[in-house]
Formats: sequence, structure tokens, C-alpha cells
Amino acid sequence: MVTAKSDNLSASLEDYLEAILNLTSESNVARSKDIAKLLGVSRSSVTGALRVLKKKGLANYKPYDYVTLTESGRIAAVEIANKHNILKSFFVNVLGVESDIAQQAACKAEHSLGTGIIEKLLCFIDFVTQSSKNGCDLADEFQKFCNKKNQNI
Amino acid sequence: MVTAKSDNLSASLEDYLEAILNLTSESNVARSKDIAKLLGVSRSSVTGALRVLKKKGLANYKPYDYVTLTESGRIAAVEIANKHNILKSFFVNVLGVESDIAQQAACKAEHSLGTGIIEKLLCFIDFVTQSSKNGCDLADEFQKFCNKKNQNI
DNA sequence: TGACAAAGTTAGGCAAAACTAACTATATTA
DNA sequence: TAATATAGTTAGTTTTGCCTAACTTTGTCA
Repeated sequence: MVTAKSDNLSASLEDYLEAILNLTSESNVARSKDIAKLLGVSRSSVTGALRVLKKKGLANYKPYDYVTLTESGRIAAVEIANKHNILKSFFVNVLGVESDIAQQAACKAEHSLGTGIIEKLLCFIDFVTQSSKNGCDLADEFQKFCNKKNQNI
Repeated sequence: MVTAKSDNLSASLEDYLEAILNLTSESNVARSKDIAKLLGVSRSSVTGALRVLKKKGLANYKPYDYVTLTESGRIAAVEIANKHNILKSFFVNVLGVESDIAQQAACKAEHSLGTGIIEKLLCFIDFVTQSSKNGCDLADEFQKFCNKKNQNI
């Protein structure tokens, strides 16, 4: 199994990796300015992070040049983005949380959940999806359950 | 609604609050040494945190004395502990994650999830619990689903 | 009661992650 | 091509949270 050494990576650096992945998949190119905007940090913070990512062999970084991910950087970033998406999907499609809030929460929580729990969560989403095909829409049932409960308060 | 101003509280400080709550509810008294042991930090780090908590009006702290929580500190701590427990319960009772791992993950993730999601999660746990009373044990069904899936791999 | 151990604090330091302000490189365009 | 705007970097600072080592206070017991 090809595994990324995305451990010993701080939450902050994970965010940078994911941002670079998203930018490069959108427009093939990640610029410092755009990373800064996406993450809501200053440009100089980005420079600092890029230096670290380079040192860790995760990003190809040369001053005044575009940024790309190395192979292992890409693997790590994809892993992170996966976590993120699974979490968000759970919040939105199972719990029925509003998309923006889910996005934000997933971004923050993704770092703290190990792959074990994330895998279970993915499986659970599958489980709920399957259920709806079998005529019992769990997500829907849950929403009804919630509404009924809120009425009782 | 009595609300704690537990916002603008760092993850680290939340951990200290929760630790103090747990220690005082166990033995009525929280000692610096025990907080340090519980959180796996040095005694001097605890001293530093206590000073901050005191300044924020959350802990009653006097050098060389026992530590207790103020009323608002207690409210905040209970809120944090609740989040923690709800999360853990979800991991263990719904996802079927091993208790130790759930404990750890809940402790880390609790900080990043807003009350909106936590409430939904609590509701979801209720939903699953109710389902088992109605003859359809979702948690159980999910475990079977997982096992079947793992066989197919 | 005085010596010693345990608990707690202080001082000083380090690392991560962010910031601002000032500087440099690049790109645009008149 | 020179002026200027935009992008990127550097230097220096701040905050947070932790650490170790040395010191002080408290408590115990011979």
C-alpha cells in the first residue's frame, strides 16, 4: 500500500497542502497570493509554510516561481482532502447540517480524526446511502425524528 | 439560557478546564500535579495555564493551594465535557470504534465542532437508540454491513 | 523540630504560526 | 524602455504552549 508520510504534519501545514492541491487541480497552478487568500493568511505566512513544505519534500518551491506538489506531497494532500470530504459529506448528507457550516467544521476536525474513524465514517455514509435504495431512507427518517423532537421542546 | 463564555478559549485551555472538572468531581480537589499527569504536560505548564484561567475568571487559583473552578468556569467545563462525551458516545455506540481510540479522538475533535453539529450528533445518537427499541438496531445493522464489506475486500 | 521529599513556582528558552512593514523581483503598459 | 503596479520575500515581532533547571514552599516523620 502506498502510504503518505503525512504524519508529523501540523494541522496548519495540512491546510496548506490541501489548498495547493485544490488550486492546482482548478487552474494547474498555485500562486502564493491565492493560497494566502484561500486560507485567509498573509502572503508572508505562505512563504514561510512553503519553505517548510519544501524542506519536508512535499512541495516544489522556488522563490518567485509557481508552486506544485511533489509526488509524496500530492499523496498526502489527497489523503487530507479525502478525510475532509468524507467528514463534510457525513455532516451534510447524514446529519443534515448546512453546507457552509459543514465545510468549516470538516476543515477543522479533519486533523484530529485518525484514519480508523474516517474509514468507519465513510462506511457509515455508504450504509445510509444503501438504506435509501432499500426503501428506508435513514437520513430522511432522521430529519423527521429531529423535527418531531424540536416540536416537543 | 445560561451560556458560558467558553468562546475565545483555546483548545489547550479547554483541556485544562475539563481536566480540573474531572479531578474535582472525582476527589473534590484538583492538584497541579494531577492535572499535569492527566494531560501529560509538565507541572510548570499547568502553573502557566492556571494563571491564565484565573485571569479569565474561570478558575480559583492561589499559588500553593488547591484549584477549583469558578461558577462560570464550571459552566464552561461542563459544556466541554458534554461535547466530549457526546462525540465519544457516537464513535463507540454508533460507529463501533474501540473505546480508547474514541476517547482520544473525541478529546481532539471536540474543540473543532460547534454546538450546532454536536446537537445534531446528540440527536442522532438518540435516533439510533430509539431505533433499537423499535426492533431495528441500527448500530448492529451497521456492524453487519461493515463486516460484509470487509469480506468483499 | 529539623531534615528531607514532594509539590509547586519561577526564570529562561524554544518552536510554530501568525502578523506588519519594508524591500525585491516580475510583469504590464504607456 | 522606463515607470509603476502586483507578487513575493525578508526581517523582526507577537502569541501560545510547551519544556528544563533551579528555586521555594509545604508536609511528613524520625
